Amino acid sequence: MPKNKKPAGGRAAKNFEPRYGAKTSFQDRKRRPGTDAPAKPGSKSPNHRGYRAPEADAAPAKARWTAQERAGRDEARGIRSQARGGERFARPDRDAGARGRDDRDARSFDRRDDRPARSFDRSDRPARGDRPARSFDRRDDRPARSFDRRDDRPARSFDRRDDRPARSFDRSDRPARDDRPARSFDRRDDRPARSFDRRDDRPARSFDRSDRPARDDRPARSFDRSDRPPRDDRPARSFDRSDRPARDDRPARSFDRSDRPARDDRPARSFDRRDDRPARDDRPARSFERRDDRPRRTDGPNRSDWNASPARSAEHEQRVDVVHERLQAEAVDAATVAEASFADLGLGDNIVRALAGLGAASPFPIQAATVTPILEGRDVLARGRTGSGKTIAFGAPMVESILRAQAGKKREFGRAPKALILAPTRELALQIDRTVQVIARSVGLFTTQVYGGVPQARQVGALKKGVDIVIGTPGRIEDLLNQGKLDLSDVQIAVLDEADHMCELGFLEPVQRILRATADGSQKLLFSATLDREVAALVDEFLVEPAVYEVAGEDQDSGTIDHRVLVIDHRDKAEILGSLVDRDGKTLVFARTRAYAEMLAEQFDEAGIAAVALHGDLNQQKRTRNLEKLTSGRVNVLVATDVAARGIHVDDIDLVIQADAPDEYKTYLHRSGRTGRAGRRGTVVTLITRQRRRRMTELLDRAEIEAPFEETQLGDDLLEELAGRQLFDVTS
DNA sequence: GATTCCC
Repeated sequence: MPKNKKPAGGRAAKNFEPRYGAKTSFQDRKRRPGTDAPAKPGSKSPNHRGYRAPEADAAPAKARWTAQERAGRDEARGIRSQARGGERFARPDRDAGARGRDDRDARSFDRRDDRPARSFDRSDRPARGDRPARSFDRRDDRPARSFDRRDDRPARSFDRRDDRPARSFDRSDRPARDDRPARSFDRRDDRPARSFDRRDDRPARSFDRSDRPARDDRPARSFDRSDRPPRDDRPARSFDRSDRPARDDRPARSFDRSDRPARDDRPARSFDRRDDRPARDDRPARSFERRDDRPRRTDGPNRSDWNASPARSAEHEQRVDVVHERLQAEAVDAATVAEASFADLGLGDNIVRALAGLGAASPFPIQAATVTPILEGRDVLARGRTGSGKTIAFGAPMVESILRAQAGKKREFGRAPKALILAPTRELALQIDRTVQVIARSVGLFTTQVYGGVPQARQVGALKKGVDIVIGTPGRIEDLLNQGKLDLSDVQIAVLDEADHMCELGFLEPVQRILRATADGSQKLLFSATLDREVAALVDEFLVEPAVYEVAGEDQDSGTIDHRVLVIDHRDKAEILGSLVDRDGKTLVFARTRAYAEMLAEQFDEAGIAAVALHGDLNQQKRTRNLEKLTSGRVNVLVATDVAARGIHVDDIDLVIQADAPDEYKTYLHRSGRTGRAGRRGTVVTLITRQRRRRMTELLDRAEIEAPFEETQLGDDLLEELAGRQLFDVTS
């Protein structure tokens, strides 16, 4: 049932190894790659008709692969190489490391010459099994503008060959080329090195600030997202910190939680804890009469179904409503806290200095709001998009709390972690660690990453030595937990980043099991840009009278993001995409499936536009490396699945293209939130076909985004404008 | 049906 129960290895094999991995020798008998041996007819058994004694030079049945071929096959796992079929094992043009650039260059030049204008035409290539058969059919009669352009762009792809290590034997020989060793993750032992972690790519909050929305112009928002548009997710609106106000006029924390029972006094929460809590209904309206003036989910027509799945039992609906109401009651705006420094909020000097080093000189609203309650030990629900300072909002007070709890005690070797941070993707876990590790190290605490796709050894080694904060993804964490290599029983603070996503099918149960493994009564912090009632399941079980905060956003329209929807003919899609990505700024392209993401990256690359892919069928090294390539600017185009939709933090992406429209408004918001940062202009272009107009309109309504729909043909100036204009906007 | 998430 859960999506996470896919058969092991299923996906890689299914999608990307049809030719080499999935076939049996029978299937492949016609002509093996790398071999000229004809198909072998007849029986191998002397007892059967047609038996033919093996000829001396016939390939032995078993020795199907030479070592070299095997290497090639491994390489094929890297996906891109495999489309070429038997002709070669590794495509030289993508695997420069092994073959040398000359070969590759020559090849690409050839291609330009003999391929008239079919820049994105893959029709001449053997179809890959894994690719959706897309019609590139009519490419030939097209103008292919990309082709023209290629001339003046000396193939940027060449440049980037250098930094691609031989992609084949991925991990072993991977010459630490990028200077960033993949090991980054394992690296815990030598710890301090937070390796690539904090790299400057997090210049940090500089941009963050930009996304900080103004807050009080809005009515206190209910926690329930259903009746309101998730705006925080949008970037940008920001530079207006100016209108950020007003925090003063708010009864700053009037809802002073101080009168609430300190955490310790609270009944131990185990699962029964729910029982000791006052039932929602009979709880006294807490100071927040606010509750009443706020729109209730159920008030508005068409609102109640925002996040609801179409069919929900009345029972469930009821439950959700209750939860919702409760959350609403405690919702306060982040701006309740008047301007205060991090030190004022209770953070120690070392941490304050570390924050300054990260570019966080003074708290952003979400931080100003959440630091104090977190230090008080309260459970917190907070909505604030990545980049609004969320990571520091939970990271800094978490470190401070651990420090206080350990005051006077010596850090023991082999100590169990005191805090846990869960993220939905490995990349996000890495990114969080880049920030949290800096803060933790400033006071002598250690963090370690625990996520899949890399060998366990280093992670386990680090845990054995003893760490204070574990940051990771659910799968590996649960795995180590089950193996007895990770002890969460001493975890006093657990954070769920992208909490709503972590409550989706496939994530929820592992997350619940992990949280149950933390200390009884441990503090829970749920953060997300689109926090909604989807977290109800966790709130019910694990949170006690949570404080709810959010960073109010401006209207969707007021941001620095220009949203455009291009209504296109499906047959033009490949070329339109090609012409859109043929530009100078950083471009992030979202595709619905891994195979399509891979295919698009390859297509762009072959058209002379250096591009890499990011999706779950790549090994972790490639994932990390490809993302880093975009961050560092070695490549300007990244084609990703929704693995990159949330949390990925590259500050200067100025164009987000949705090659496939998202199905959910939340996805739209998260994807588009990858651009428009740092006060820059950003554009989000979504390609749809005519049939999808209605669905798209509805989705944009839910997201409260206004975007013109424009019928677009292949040679339209609009495409030039969308691709080219970015350049001027950014540089101006 | 797709996307994350242990080997």
